[in-house]
Amino acid sequence: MKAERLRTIYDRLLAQHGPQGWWPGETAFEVMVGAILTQNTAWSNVEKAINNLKAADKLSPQRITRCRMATLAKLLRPSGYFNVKAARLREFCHWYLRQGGFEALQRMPTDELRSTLLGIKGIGPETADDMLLYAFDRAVFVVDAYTRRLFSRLGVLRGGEHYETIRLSVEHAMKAEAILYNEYHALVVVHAKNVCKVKPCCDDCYLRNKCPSVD
DNA sequence: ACCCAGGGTCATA
DNA sequence: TATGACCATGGG
Repeated sequence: MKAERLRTIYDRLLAQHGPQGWWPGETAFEVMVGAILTQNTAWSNVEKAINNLKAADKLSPQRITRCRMATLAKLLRPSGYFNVKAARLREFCHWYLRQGGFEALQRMPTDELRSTLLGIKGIGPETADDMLLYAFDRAVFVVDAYTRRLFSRLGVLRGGEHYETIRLSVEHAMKAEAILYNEYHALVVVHAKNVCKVKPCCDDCYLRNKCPSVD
């Protein structure tokens, strides 16, 4: 994977969409909650669930661990998979408090923090990396379905590579530009919503709002 | 009426 | 290692 190619794609995405300033969320804890709730779910639905938590004054690890499962599930309802996510959120909050809160976690080295996050049931590689990058400000490149699709269509990936393979490959190629991982992932996601999803037709196709061969 | 969305777990071969 | 079932709402 070539650094220059990755950089070129980044530059064009930035030129087209502008700086995104992710993650949407007022606190680090809210970012982490969002990362769990957005698993295979549209962000608009996650916002509703987070608003429910705020309105019920439950958006804190203490409140969530003390909340009944049925109550929590009801608040999470708009984000889908509400029973699963209620359990995952509680599990995460127990761990968070047990570790001594954000300040204590922020002192951990990235590799250690990553493996302990992955040890929590319901937190897989993408959710962990969302948290590391956007809540803990660590230099981690987040791989999601959009990243795979875009990079595959642009020929940067062949398709079928494993999560870690892609992440380490990008991180190795763009090691000197770790500061860009934050904007890069945000741009890939935002781009995916505005782009032609029909089929790859040219090198530029998936870096434009409209596909010239389809439109 | 379908399709999919900023995934992850678990059972099975 | 690698598929497949399952979880579930809301918008296009």
